[in-house]
Order: sequence, then C-alpha cells, then structure tokens
Amino acid sequence: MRTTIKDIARECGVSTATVSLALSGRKTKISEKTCKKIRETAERMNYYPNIMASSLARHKSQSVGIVINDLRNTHIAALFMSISSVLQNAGFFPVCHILNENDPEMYEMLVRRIASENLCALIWGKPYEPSLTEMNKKVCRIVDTLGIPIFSTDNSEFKSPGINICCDYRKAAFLAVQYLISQGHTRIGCIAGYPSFQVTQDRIDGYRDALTQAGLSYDPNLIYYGDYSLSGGRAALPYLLGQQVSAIFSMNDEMAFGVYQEARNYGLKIPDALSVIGCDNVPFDNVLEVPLSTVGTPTDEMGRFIGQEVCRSIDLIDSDGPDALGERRTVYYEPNLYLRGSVRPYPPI
Amino acid sequence: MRTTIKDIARECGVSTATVSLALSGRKTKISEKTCKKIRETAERMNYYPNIMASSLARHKSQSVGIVINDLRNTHIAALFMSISSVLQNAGFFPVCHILNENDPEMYEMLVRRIASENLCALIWGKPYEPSLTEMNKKVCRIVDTLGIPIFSTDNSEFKSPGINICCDYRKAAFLAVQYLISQGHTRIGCIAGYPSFQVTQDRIDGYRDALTQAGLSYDPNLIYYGDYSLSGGRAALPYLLGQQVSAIFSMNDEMAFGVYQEARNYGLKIPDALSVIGCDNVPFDNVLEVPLSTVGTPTDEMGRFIGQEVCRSIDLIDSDGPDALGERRTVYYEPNLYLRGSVRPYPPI
DNA sequence: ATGAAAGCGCTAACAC
DNA sequence: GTGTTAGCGCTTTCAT
Repeated sequence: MRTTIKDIARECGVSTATVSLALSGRKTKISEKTCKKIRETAERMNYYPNIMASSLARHKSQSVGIVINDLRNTHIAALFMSISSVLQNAGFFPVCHILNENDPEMYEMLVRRIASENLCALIWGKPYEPSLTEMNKKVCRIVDTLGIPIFSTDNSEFKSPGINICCDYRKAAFLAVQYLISQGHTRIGCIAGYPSFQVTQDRIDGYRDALTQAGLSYDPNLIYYGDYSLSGGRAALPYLLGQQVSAIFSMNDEMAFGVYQEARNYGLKIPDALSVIGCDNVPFDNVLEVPLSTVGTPTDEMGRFIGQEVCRSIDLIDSDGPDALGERRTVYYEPNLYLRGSVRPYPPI
Repeated sequence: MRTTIKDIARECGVSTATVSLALSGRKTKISEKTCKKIRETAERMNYYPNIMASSLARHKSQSVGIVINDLRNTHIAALFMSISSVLQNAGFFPVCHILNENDPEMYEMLVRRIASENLCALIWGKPYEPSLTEMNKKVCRIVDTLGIPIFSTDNSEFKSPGINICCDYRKAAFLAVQYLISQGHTRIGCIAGYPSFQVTQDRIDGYRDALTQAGLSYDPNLIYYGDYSLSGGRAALPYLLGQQVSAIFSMNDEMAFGVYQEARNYGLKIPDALSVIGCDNVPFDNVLEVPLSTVGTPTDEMGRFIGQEVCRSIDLIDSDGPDALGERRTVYYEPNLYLRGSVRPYPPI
C-alpha cells in the first residue's frame, strides 16, 4: 500500500492536517521543527501525494489538456514540444490526447473524457472545421461549461476566455502564390488540405486573391485536395501535370515533399521543369538538394506564446478569480516567405 | 457548479448509489426503467463523471503514462502515435510526459509526478543510460513500487512486470557496416548518438564487429558523437572528411540528413563522393533525390505491440490480480536493411 | 502552533 | 431493486 499522509501523521505523532500543511510548501504556522520532521519522514517513507485526492479536495488540478491531430507532422510535433516545455517548466502537466480521425464516436468519447479530467486549461490543437456544425456545437457545449480557459491553435467557436492563436492563412497563401506569379507562372496548381478545414478555404481564398490581383482567372480544376501526407503529395502530381501547371503551391511542406518524390519518377527536375512552394517551414525543407521554398509562421515562438498565456491565465484565475480573464480574443501571427531554391522563373530563360 | 451524481439522484428521487450503479454500464439489478430515467437525466443535466473522484474511490485509473524524449524525431513520434492509437481504442488514456533534458531536477519532478498520478501502466520511452546510476536507481525505486506494469522501449533496470521492447541494435549496426564493407569501403566514419546511451555503445559494438570480421581495424577517431539532430549531422561531416572516410554510418536518419545538407556546401555528391547509411527508416528517407539507405525496425508494428501488451496486462491484472503477469521480460525486434541509393561501391568503378 | 471534523464526488459492501 | 453507510486521500475552516 502506498504511503499516505495518515501514515506520516501516525509516524510523527501529529494530525493529518498538520502533515498536509507542512507538505504544502506554503508558509504556515507549523513550527520549523515539526515541518522538518514531517518532510524527512515523508522522504523516508517514500511518500508521493495522490493527485487524484488532492485535485478532488481542491477542485482543481495541475493538468493542462492538449488535443492534437497528428504528431507525425513535424510542424505540429514542434509546436507541441515547445508548448509542453513551457508548461512543464512552470509546474503544469500537459495531458495529451490525440484525435486524428473524424469518427464522431471517438470525438465524443474524447470530449467526455476531457470534461471528466478536472483540467485547469485546455489547448485545442485541431484545425477548425466549420462544417462539423453538430460536432462543434456539442464540443463547445461541453467544453465551454468547464469554466477553464481554452486556447486554440486555429479559429474556433469556443466562448470561454482564452485565445485563438492563428496565422493569417489567407495572406500566407497570397504571399506564396503572388511570388510564383512574380516569377512568371500563370498556371499554378494547388495541393490543398481537407476541404472541411477552414484553413484550407482561407488558403484557397488567398490563392485566388493573388490570381485575381494579377488578372489571372481562377480555375477550380487546378486544386487537388490532399491529406497532408507524403503519399497525398505523390498522388497530386500526376493530376496537376495533367492540368499543365508549371508551378505548385502545396498547403503543407510534407505534401510538397511527396511532389519531389514523385517528380523523380516522372523524370521532372525541380525547379527546372516544375516550381514548388510549400507551407510550414519545417527543418527538412533545407535538407533537400533543392531546398523547398515555403511560407510559414515562427512555430517555436507560437508554441512558447501559447504556453506562456496558458500559465498566465491559470495564475490570474488563481489570484483574481475566473472573471479576471476578460473576453476571448484572437491573435494573428504574420506569415513569412522563406525563399530557397524550388521556384524558378517561367518560362525558363 | 458541475453536475454530480447527487444532483441526478435528487432529480430522479433515488440514492446516489443507484445512480452510480445505473451509470456504471455494468449489468446491475437496477430496473430497466430506473436505469433509463437516470441515463436520460444525466444526459439532460450535462453530467460528466469526475474521474478524480472515481479513480480515488476505485483505487485505479484509466490513464497510461508515457515518458518520451523528443517528438521532433519522426521515428519517436510515429511510435508514440501508434501506441496511443491502440490505447485509446481500448478505452485507455495516454498521459504523455516529455523529458528531453538530463536536468536531474526535472527528472525527479517528473518521476514524482508520475508516482502521484495513479496510473494503471507506464510506458518509458527514454533510451537507457546505464551511466545515470544514481538517477536510474532513484527512478526504479520510485516507479517499481507503484505496482503497475512498466514497458520500456529500450533496455532498463525496472523490476516490475512488463516488457523491454528492444531492437537488436548491435546487429543493426553490424548489418549496416557490413554492407558498407561489402561495397568496398574500409574507412567508415560513424556518427554516433550520446555516449551515455546504451544504444550508442551497442551500435558502436556492432560497428566494430563488422570491421573486425572483415579484418579491418577499429579506429576511435572515426567516431563522431552527435546529438541526433540535423545540425549534429552537419557538424559531423567536416570532421569525418578530415578523417578521410569514404562512407558514413549514422545512428539516426536525421543526422544523415544533416550530412546530405552539409555535403552540398562541400560540393560533395552522395553517393559518388560519399556513401551514407542511416538508422530508423523514417519516411523522409525516400524523399531525398538520393534516397537514404538505412537499417530499422518496423516502427508501427512495435508501437502496436506495445499498445496491445499494455492493454493485455491491465486486463489481466483486473481479472486475475497483480500476480498474473509473471516476470519482466525482454523482446527483441530484428533489424532490417533498407537498401536505397545512398551507398556506392568503393573505389568507384 | 496544532487538531478535529467536515467534505470533495464517487464506489462498494451490506442491509432492507 | 434500492438505500444506507463508510470510506478513498487530501484540504480546509474553525476551535483550542
């Protein structure tokens, strides 16, 4: 049986209340001598507090819930790592849940679980999907009643205090495509993400903005919807080649890598025969023989920001009560263009 | 205030015990009618059980702890995803902790936290470091008294029932280097991992085995100790070139990618001017213009195996008590060679 | 400076 | 079938 404060109390000849106080770390009225004795006994008896009991009694935990999509995506993994690192250093504990399918049953199970967890904050790392109307409503209905701050790495319908930390995706796509156009490309293929993701639509808007501004027409046939994976990128290439594109804008770097891979099979040289630009700015971009140009936001910085804001919110609630947080807000990060070798003027000189 | 079983009990005019039973899902003696009423009321009142209270009362949770190193490594991320997926489908909840520094204070904090969490199993995903004698002892002392099965993705000193899921690293390195030798290479550089990792030593042994078997001598100057990152690989290249190597064996693919990157700066063509072989078999290997040859184990399969064994152990304890598990054991996965384009015969024909 | 006691929300004997 | 009751381990007034 695990050691409890009762055991320590008995051993030290004091009450459990005294043990609890002495071990709490706060400065109390317990005499220094008793404190010391209790701490030593706890150490000696291998005492570790039961956080279940503690959370229950205190109506709050030290856990911060995180919901993410797919860690195999290096961009998401990096974001997650940098959030986690901040939280842990501040004494909180990230509890990570993966939700990578749109199976409504799983979705519901997970949200119920989250509601059961007594979290002190939630980080929602899933892309926003406006079309999941029912699901979103359900999620918000449950999660928004938790009375904890909620942070989302994208737009969301949450009402709770907290922040939507977004990138201006429309502008990001605009910048990328505008750049392709500035290099002379006019038939520009697009490897999109899931159509249900808001970010996909935003980027398509940005793509279209750039075309329109340049007096080019928007052709929906130039959009291929991928799945953010290497194989999605591979599958996109033959389709887009069939559409006679001279350049491709991919909504993540990973699918652009798929294009690189498949281009070899077609004997196509990048960028000579095909220009490519991606999204995310992952480290692997620079590994390629022809480094991938891309558009992205500072991942680590965003992660740190999220982590810090989570900590700040929790502390604020602790000290000034739950109303201290103010209205939910949205923060936009500006996208940057990272120009490397994967785009070439068209037609070739 | 959140809805509790008390609220439901009051609403339905029954006792909390009845509510608890009705909602437990097990088949009980509660009349179908009452059950239905309670379930509906729970739904209507937005009831979500408090797992803290439940775990406390039941002396067990549904949480499986996971400790990992660095998710930016795609191999680890993939392993983690496949473990998580199995656990979640079985109704368990992965609670992920990241421990990527050897700061003893963090180490200790984390282990204490884990001990506090009431986990039903633990997955230890950190490479084994025999030299951390004190730390390992401390970790084992704490963790082994938890009375839960412990799974490690490497060798370990844990005594609890559970499995060390290993790869035969020595053999893996042996296969890779033997292959390089079979292609005529005799001065083979090695980009190692942290010297404190057992896996690093094992692989160095395998490296040496291959040399010895071929009658080549082992030269410690040909070993460069890296940090598993791209930049580690980049830094290794100039050093190893200074040692006149014609081929490099890298202990992970990521550092091999760093070599690719840096080789460009030196105007070196892979594999013409330099042969490279890695470890891990990550998807990016195939993206490179010259796909990276590597040696690896089936990551997803290992992840699924770990997940399944965790579930099996927990179920077994549930039904047959904690002694049903038997002795701790070690399982070895066989490494496979994945030959692609990054190695060329030496001297060039 | 310390202890008694109530209670957090849920579970599980055992009683009726 | 359903209710009573006594906890789980910890925290927190309120006495003393």
